Amino acid sequence: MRGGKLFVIMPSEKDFTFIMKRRNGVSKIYSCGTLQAENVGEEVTLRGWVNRRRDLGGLIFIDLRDRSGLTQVIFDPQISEEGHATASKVRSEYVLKISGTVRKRPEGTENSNLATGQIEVAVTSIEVLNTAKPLPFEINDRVEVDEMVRLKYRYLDLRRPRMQNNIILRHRIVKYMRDYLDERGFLEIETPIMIKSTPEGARDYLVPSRVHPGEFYALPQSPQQLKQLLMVSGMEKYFQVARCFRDEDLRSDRQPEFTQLDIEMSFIEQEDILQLTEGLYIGLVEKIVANRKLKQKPFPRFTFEESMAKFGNDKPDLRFDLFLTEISDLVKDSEFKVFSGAIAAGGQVKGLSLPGCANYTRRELDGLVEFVKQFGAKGMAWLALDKNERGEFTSKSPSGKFFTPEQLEVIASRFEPAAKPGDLLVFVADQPAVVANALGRLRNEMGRRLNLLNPDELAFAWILDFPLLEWKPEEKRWDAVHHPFTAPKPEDMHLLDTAPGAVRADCYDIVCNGYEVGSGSIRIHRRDIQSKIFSLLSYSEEEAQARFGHLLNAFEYGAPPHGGIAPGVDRTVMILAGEESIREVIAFPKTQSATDEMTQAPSPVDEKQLRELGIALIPQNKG
RNA sequence: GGAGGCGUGGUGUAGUGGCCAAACAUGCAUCCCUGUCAAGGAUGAGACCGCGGGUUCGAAUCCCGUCGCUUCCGCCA
Repeated sequence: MRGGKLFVIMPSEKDFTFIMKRRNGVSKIYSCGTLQAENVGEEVTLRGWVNRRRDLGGLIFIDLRDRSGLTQVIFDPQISEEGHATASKVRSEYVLKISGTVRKRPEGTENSNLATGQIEVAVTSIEVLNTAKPLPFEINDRVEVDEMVRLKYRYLDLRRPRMQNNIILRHRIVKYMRDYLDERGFLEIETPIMIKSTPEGARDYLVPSRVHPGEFYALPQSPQQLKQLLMVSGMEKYFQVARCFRDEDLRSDRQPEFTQLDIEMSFIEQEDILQLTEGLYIGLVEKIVANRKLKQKPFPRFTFEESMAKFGNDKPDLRFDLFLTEISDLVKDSEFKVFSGAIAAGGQVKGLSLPGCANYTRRELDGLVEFVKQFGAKGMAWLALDKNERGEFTSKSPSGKFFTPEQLEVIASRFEPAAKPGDLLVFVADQPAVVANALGRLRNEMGRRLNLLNPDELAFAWILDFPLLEWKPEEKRWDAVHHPFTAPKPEDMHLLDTAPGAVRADCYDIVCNGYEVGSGSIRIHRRDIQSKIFSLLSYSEEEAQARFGHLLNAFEYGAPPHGGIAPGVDRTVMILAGEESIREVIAFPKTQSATDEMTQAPSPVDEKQLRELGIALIPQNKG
């Protein structure tokens, strides 16, 4: 899915008409995409870039481009000898100011591909505002240019229609978010970018202090603690389009700095946040992107457990019906030791039914086995379903001989929808976490490969009831699944001492098309409970005080119950734009190695700067 | 930290051991052209095939290393 054609931005007059009010001598100044048949006869001025020049010798056409679109302007020596002479020297991406008369195009030369295709401007005067060297790549969406070249010349890349659309869409989305929350009584409040480092989770970006040599600020991984403190401040409803920084390795949907719509509310319950957020996303889709369709509203809800069981992960792609199906009970006594052995060892057997894949070649099957092995599965069993003359289920596969036709039929009917001859059943037998990961990945892969997912569809859902804590075997301690300020479910509170791993959190993720779009939780607002969680996370009272003292102290002065959510702005725009990388919706993104090709950041600094900061560099081995 | 893919005129690709002193498209330059709109026609310039080493009589092509971009794993409260 390439190019900016997947979404249609609902038109907003405001974007382009403001400029029309200005006058330039006798002629009105227009944007290039706005002139219509009704303007015929008007004296107008246009400014823009030369998108394309077509020099017919005696007659020159130029498509003049600005943000709003294209207008064909024509240079006729009979109208202006001088203008025609100048136009013959003009090249691609020169910046021009032209004045002339809007006229209807001659019969048969209209261009229906152009919004302004009914008219053209006959130029009486031209001014070259700036020239341009030949460009490193063409300003259009027809070719896929190398990522490094695009990023080095990002200011040119951003001239391409696809990128202009993406940036405009991003603006509209963020504007809608701000308006939506403003209408509901939220205050946009800025929080500091230089804060105290409280390393927990991701690595911090550090900023050295000159005034306090040897000490550092950190850039916020998110404004989490600050927004909670704003709740203690009585702000009640807060939001911020907040930049967040995490020094971790990049992915197509992860940049070292990214933007969240950070939201926090007091005196609310989980349901309030879900309703608020769901309303926001339904509005975004229905009001901003015309040709994307919501698969389902209200959004379906799954518990974490259900999602893991059915989809093998906590961010399911719900655009296609392919479900992980457990058959442990059917095969626990099987002769097939791969199955019965795994169950005896405390594991399980689950499978997927791949429609119409029974004719996969050995080579294709080996490919699937290799695929699941990447994700920890020891192997993959398969049953290629067929029917014999008597109408009985058969399966041509090594493991098929362990199952009678009746058993095959029972297994096949366990799937939803029931597997039929011609389908390929694939199974992984292992510990539940391994089974979920391997089959969950395979599910997504096959959804793509079998063309089961509609790119225009948006399948949002809520994932609820995450566990509060997970056991870190290497560190021999419990760790917060979401973050350490997440409230345990009141009904599970009694398990904190006896079975911490069974405690569920008041925590929720909004997901769409296989991406985690946002996550949030009801927070702890009582000092005693927060201390208890810190101690479960193996922080001493002193450590907790040193790191989070500001929050713990604040909780002693009348902290209201509160909670919030933080949808990812970049991912939201990416999904609504139909793009596959957030780099396509960020004006100046970084490469996978976190460099900026345009400015060459990061870069060495002067010795003097380092000395002022009291920093000495340790020589690196490499290079 | 690890695995895969890619790297050939400005851009996008072809070429996978000799036919390559590298082809095609586009862009660029010069010329012709008054209804084009991814204009058309003619002519021309432009790449030592990411970089370094090796194998070979011979390397864009095979091998090793390295760098860059990218996808993924680890990591991402």
